[in-house]
Amino acid sequence: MQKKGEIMQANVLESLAKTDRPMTAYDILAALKVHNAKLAPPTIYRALSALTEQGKVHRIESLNAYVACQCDGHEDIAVIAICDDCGSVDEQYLPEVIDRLGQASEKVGFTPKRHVIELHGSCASCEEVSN
Amino acid sequence: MQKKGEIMQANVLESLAKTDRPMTAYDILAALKVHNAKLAPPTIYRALSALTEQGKVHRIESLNAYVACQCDGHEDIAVIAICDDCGSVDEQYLPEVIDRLGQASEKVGFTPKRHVIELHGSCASCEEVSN
DNA sequence: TTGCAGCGTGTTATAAAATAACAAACTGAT
DNA sequence: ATCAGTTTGTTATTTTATAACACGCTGCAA
Repeated sequence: MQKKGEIMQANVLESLAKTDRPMTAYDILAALKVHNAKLAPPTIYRALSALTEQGKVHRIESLNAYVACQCDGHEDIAVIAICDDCGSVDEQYLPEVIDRLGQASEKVGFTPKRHVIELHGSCASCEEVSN
Repeated sequence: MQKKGEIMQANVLESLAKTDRPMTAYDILAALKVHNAKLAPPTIYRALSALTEQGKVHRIESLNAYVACQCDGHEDIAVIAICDDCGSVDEQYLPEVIDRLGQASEKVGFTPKRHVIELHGSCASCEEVSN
């Protein structure tokens, strides 16, 4: 049987996975409160940090929001592309970019441990519309 | 004579420039309140957005904090390296990295307009200490 | 089977970050 | 001198996140 903690994590992940739009912790809270009126913020944040550590969820720092990992969770560093028009989010994995960042860091003696790479702009379909 | 708005911006920038550590809006507020007890958050946030638009201040999304631009303000995209041990922040300008991100974006039809690139880790001196 | 350790959750409260909305004061131009 | 435009002040509120501790379940060991 599933452990209790994993149930909450599964519920949170399911909420996030229903959309490619980022959700804030409070969006998720509202969604899950429908089935559990007593749910409170710490529970959501606890599930989110566990999921983030597992690589199943990405936190988008520039939106204070979260998205499910499109690849079902892995260890690589994601480049996040956020469409500011429609709100959709896309992941890319660009090892050469990470390598270059690593090289440049090394030159100045910096040792990177966590990468936050978020691009804001327009996705293909929104850019099309505006032309 | 200076315009009024510019005075507030200069005060905020001066606070930030005194350190290479990031300051939150409320840190700046506290610092400036010493000389002006009535100062309130909106005034600080207004100055910060003006300074950010001018490129004189960078917002660090992953810390909800701000640093003065080390190069005294320009238009290029900064890569920010944050030492999680001592809190110091360093900027780098890496056009090849930005180019690569641009190329990869183009491939998926994404048009980037704002880049958030923040590396967390250890700076040279902190890394040394831990060895 | 009882008791207890460990863990996840519930609950309350609060902290921290940001903004909305409108009033008041200043600036510069006419 | 007045008025339009802009900056700042002020109050209140919203949004995001966490601290602190109580409660209750689960599984193991005595």
